[in-house]
Amino acid sequence: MKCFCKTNQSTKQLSETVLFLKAVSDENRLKIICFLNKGEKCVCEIVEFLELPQNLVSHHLKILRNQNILISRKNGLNVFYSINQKNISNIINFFNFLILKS
Amino acid sequence: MKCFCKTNQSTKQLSETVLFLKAVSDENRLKIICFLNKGEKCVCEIVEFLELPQNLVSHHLKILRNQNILISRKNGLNVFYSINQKNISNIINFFNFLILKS
DNA sequence: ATAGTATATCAATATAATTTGATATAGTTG
DNA sequence: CAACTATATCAAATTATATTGATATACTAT
Repeated sequence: MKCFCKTNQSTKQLSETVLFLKAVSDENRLKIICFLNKGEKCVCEIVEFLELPQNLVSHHLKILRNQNILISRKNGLNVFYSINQKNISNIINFFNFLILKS
Repeated sequence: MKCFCKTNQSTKQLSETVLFLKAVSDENRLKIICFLNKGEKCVCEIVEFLELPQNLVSHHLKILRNQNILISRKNGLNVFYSINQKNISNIINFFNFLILKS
């Protein structure tokens, strides 16, 4: 593995990696990822699943969207979220590894 | 991927996964992992590499040790830390993926 | 034994993240 | 257009995490 040394480039990579990992290292956001792994859902369904206030769910979705983990699609009043399949299989494999570990 | 539903077992798995991800989603701790990827190092070498106070480094090492990401070995006054190779290749692959993404 | 070195722990502070409450925006329906 | 619904945003409060400063522990050497 490349080492995060003290060059400008790797410093940037390091902070991007941290942002990505922080995005997935939250209980509610992991639940969202798992829920969406079943397929696209609209925000109201995610709210119902998590049993959390709508504005809080919206906040967590934004963090996952910012990290390109989720993509969103608007249809009338509803916004549908789904897992960004581009490159996401690695993340899924990693989670599988984590889950199997315990 | 298995979904973190509302059973007791998967709730436990979820919080364990979160603890693991929180452990690696920190800039200084990622630097430690990368540094140790070159091989076993003693605490004083890690302190020198990170340019952080010794007690802070000790704190970060403890978090990584608690998650079985690192193992430690005492030799006289020194404590040597290294990556726990058991299962760790998955983590390395994941980090490689993250680094390549950007 | 005494002094010195490396590492760990503890309490206090600073900083960052999550959550809550209130409100705004955008689309829909009558 | 007025009322309604779904989602997003913003500021404030709460909670978690990182950092600092002081000190303890464990080992070594004189």
